[in-house]
Amino acid sequence: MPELPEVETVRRALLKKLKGKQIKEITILHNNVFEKQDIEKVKQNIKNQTINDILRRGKWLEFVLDDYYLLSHLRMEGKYVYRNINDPIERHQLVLFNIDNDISLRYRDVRKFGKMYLIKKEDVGNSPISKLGLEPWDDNLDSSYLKEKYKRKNLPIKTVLLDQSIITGIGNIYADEILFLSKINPHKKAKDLETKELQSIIDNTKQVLDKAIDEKGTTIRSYTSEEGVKGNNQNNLYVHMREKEPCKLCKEAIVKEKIGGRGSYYCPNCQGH
DNA sequence: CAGGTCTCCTGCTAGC
DNA sequence: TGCTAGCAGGAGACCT
Repeated sequence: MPELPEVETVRRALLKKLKGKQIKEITILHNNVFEKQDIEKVKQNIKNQTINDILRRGKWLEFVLDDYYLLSHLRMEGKYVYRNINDPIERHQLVLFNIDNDISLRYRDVRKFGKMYLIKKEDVGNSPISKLGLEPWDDNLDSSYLKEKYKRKNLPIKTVLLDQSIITGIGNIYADEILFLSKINPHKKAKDLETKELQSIIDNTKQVLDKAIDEKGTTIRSYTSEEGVKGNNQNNLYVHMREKEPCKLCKEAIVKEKIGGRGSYYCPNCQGH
């Protein structure tokens, strides 16, 4: 499940291959990817647009075209692969991009959860990325920002860390890791966190995500940044997917519980009960 | 506004 | 061993 570090790794790989190239044509095999949009218009509007840059906002990829942004969210299983133009369409390939009449860039998504939006540059204020909160490295992300955002949040901090409108890019894996390093119990209500705990969350968010980017992402089930390329960060996980295994710091067994509907892992000793 | 529940989708797996 | 019901999960829609 791609979170910020995985999306960043994908972004860098795509940019290397596609920067400056032109989308000649798009084939949309599953309309739901472009939900709430006029498919015929998308096909027309994307024609002959150049990929000038590829940016990232939270877990969103942002292809900077001439007149449009193509926003792409991979959700659980989305990935991009390269084929030759006339290669047969394979199972789970939902969108095909003809790049320079040379490369067939294909969006593959087993669960069909991923979304794309082709939006005019001036309409970015009404797009999904306009609702995102701060990037983890944003100078405005400090304990007073979190205090303000959390003050009416009566939900477990585990749940609130996944709220993309506050800090963007954190998903289920890294939320567990951030709370472990911060020595905060995932059940603790966000509004009850003290200033130094908020600061710890900020510091550890940056540390965990930086490390994961260095490692080119965490491959647990299916994530690959490019076809056949796995990440290495799964070896650095302290708690996520380590149920009943000994805590790397205190040897206590790691616990798994459902919090806010998400599988959550923590050390009951290091992070309290 | 805050928060709970449902939905999407398919591969995987626990349990019989 | 083989089958199937149910789970997993990011984020938006909808409801209270």
